Amino acid sequence: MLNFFKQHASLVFENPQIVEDFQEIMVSQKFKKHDIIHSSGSVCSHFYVIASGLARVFYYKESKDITVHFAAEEDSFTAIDSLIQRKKSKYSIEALEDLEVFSINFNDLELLFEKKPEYEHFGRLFLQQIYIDLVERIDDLQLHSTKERYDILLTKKPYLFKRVASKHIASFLGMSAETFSRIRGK
Amino acid sequence: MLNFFKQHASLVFENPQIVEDFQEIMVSQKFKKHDIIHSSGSVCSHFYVIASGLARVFYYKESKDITVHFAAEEDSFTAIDSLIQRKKSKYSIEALEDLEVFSINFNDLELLFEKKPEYEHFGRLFLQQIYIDLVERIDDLQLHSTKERYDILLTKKPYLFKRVASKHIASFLGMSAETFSRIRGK
DNA sequence: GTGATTTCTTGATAATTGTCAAGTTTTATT
DNA sequence: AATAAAACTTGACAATTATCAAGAAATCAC
Repeated sequence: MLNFFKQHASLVFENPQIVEDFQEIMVSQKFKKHDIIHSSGSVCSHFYVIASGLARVFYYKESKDITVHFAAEEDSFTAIDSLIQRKKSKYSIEALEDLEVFSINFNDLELLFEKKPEYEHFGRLFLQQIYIDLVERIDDLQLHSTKERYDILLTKKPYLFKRVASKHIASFLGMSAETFSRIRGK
Repeated sequence: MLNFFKQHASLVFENPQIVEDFQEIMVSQKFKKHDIIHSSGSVCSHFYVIASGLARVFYYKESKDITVHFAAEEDSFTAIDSLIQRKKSKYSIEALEDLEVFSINFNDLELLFEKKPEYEHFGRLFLQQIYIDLVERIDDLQLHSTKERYDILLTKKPYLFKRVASKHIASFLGMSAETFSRIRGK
């Protein structure tokens, strides 16, 4: 868990009090493989950090199942549209492996921010980081062939190719399962 | 300018002091059409809000000129990779019309945040908003045909089609200029 | 305003990728 | 371990989109 903070904000280590404050609003939870952690159409009020396991965020477009995010150890996930805009989410979230997570209720987080405004800094740094991640993802999608997209992801997150069903990676990369299979087979 | 704040955080109106503090670090600047506001390869340390005019953020991929962001009145722009990560940017920024902007030095902004940590809240809300914008953009790109992408943008930002050269919109939508032209001609 | 440059359009063709279908392999259940 | 279900692979074909090329239209510079 410490790694998660380390990843996103070195400030944590300058003040162990911060870790304590955050741990106070974090709840440890477990899910089984294939469990649905969040269902589309409902409001998601939690933010999750993974201790172990792997999850995906996805939605349906014209009955096709599209993965938009993978999260493994130390990564975070949530139904981001719902969490930020406080509306029903278009996304669902599924455990792809048995999962141990730390769950943070967004209201608790906002209360903490109100009580200790200096922690907003952490929230901002975190958002800056995931914003950059998203910018990269757009670049990857906007201008690369299927083969290039495959290779980029293989370089960035090789473990996905061992731990996740191909069809989910294919949809994440915006290509058909057949095209994915042909690329993999060289 | 007030509209920019209104767009991103209603909190501003609960406390006019905030506007004042921000205005203290904002500098008014003008650019001529075709001016390069920022060149790739250099570090960008400013964040811009447009009072009037239109700009684009772009980069070169294999000698092709790819637009990744348009900004018009009340919108903001910067070389986001550079600003957040403090490294040389891959992006350049061009004025597509005569431009009046408010420019904020990122260091000044961070100093303001240090002096008044409660303003981090504003930074976080702003990032949340542009994060959601980006999520939508990925959805638009990942799973829509050229025609659909054209229609989505036409609905969301019709003014671009009147004010911006087609080739820039085409690259922004991830399609060739010829395909763009054929879709437009119905 | 005239010529030069850039942008846009249109056609022909080629390349990429998706869809459908059938068979194979892998995984899950009992 | 046997069976059922799900996931993956492969081929044939179709659809989409890019590329190249050439001409038309629009914009820019003097």
